Amino acid sequence: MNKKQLILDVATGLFSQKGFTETPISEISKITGAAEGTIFYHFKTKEGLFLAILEDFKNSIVTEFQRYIEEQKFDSGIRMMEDIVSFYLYLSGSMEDRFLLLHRHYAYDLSASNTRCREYLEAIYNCLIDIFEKAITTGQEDGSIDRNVHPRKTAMIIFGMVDALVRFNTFNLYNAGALYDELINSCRRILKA
Amino acid sequence: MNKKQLILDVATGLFSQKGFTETPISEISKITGAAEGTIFYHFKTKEGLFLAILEDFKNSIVTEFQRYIEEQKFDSGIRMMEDIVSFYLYLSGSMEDRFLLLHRHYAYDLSASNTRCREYLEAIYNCLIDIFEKAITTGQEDGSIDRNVHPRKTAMIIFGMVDALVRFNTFNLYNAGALYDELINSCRRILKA
DNA sequence: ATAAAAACTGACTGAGCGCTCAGTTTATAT
DNA sequence: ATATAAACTGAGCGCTCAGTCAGTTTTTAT
Repeated sequence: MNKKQLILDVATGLFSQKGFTETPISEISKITGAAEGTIFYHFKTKEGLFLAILEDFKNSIVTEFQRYIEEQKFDSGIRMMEDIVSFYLYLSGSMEDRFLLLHRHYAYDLSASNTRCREYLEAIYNCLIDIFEKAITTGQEDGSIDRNVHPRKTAMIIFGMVDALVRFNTFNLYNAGALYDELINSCRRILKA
Repeated sequence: MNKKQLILDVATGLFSQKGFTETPISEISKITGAAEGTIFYHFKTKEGLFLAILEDFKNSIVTEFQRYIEEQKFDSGIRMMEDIVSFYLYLSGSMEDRFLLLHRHYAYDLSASNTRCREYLEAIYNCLIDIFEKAITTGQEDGSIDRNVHPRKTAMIIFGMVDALVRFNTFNLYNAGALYDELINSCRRILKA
């Protein structure tokens, strides 16, 4: 059993559920069974621990989407978009706490003063939006998506729309699952040739 | 000069910009010139101060939108929707820090254990989504909006889409102003009869 | 002018925090 | 078996924080 990894996993859960500032190292120590000193031995500072988590998440996101794109076969750009929306919703469920972490403000506040943090965030968002954009350009080539929409900008709009649903869910304000059909429908309408 | 109001204003700015936990009472005290004891005299606890801010925000939002709806004249449901989207973007600019506060997680975390907090949040979101929904039903009556879209659900989708733009802005990830045209366009496409 | 109430003050408290470090245990190499 | 390095420990340090309280100043009412 790798103690460093255990600390990372537990910290991910706590930072996501309670927030970074609201999670004391002592709690991570208690749950993992590792002494507080051990946590600082592996990750220098609390901020360093956070960055390690964010780096892991960035790598996971990039890897997951690359594999998905390589394995999947799409018969049209519009179908690709629908599949990617579904995959994003699926991922946000299977990596729920890390998406929650991404939706909290700490990372953005930190990125103002920490270059590494900013790089990770940009890598994550670029990866996500690139894929939405790729679906649009593909669709514009095969004729399944309107050529008048701006690929990058519309990719951002749709990404924002999908991500808002994920946020609704984590905020427990609404059951976003009930909005799935409406989401796909809106997507089609925005893009249809 | 009302010291209680001054404390409220300064705290709003600090909680928005830095976050609730990251803002010590001592800083509010220093900036306002009020002693720390004075802050606790007016607002019992730090959490109480936060709730007072949220209550004010709820009242502002409700008042602003009511006045807007009453004063404005719309020649169709679809135009009403476009106007409301614009107004929402305008409001999020003129009440920037309070929208930032709404986008931070503290309020949602607190609402899990504090009924008043939860009520304020629900009031805010219901107010916002109700107005988007009203535009849709109006449009469906006058024929400017497709009758097949589900009013409430689509209102939530569009609200999420618009709010995502505001979030892009505050996160400084992208200049959301450049997305305005694309946003209105997407809106029209989702709703067009 | 006087009394009562409301507003305000800041030194103080006790708890909790991130982090250090001198020392111990465990793993690895020869 | 021995030496070296890596992993781990937890008591303790210095500091910050939310909240208190006994006392002072200001406002309001009569």
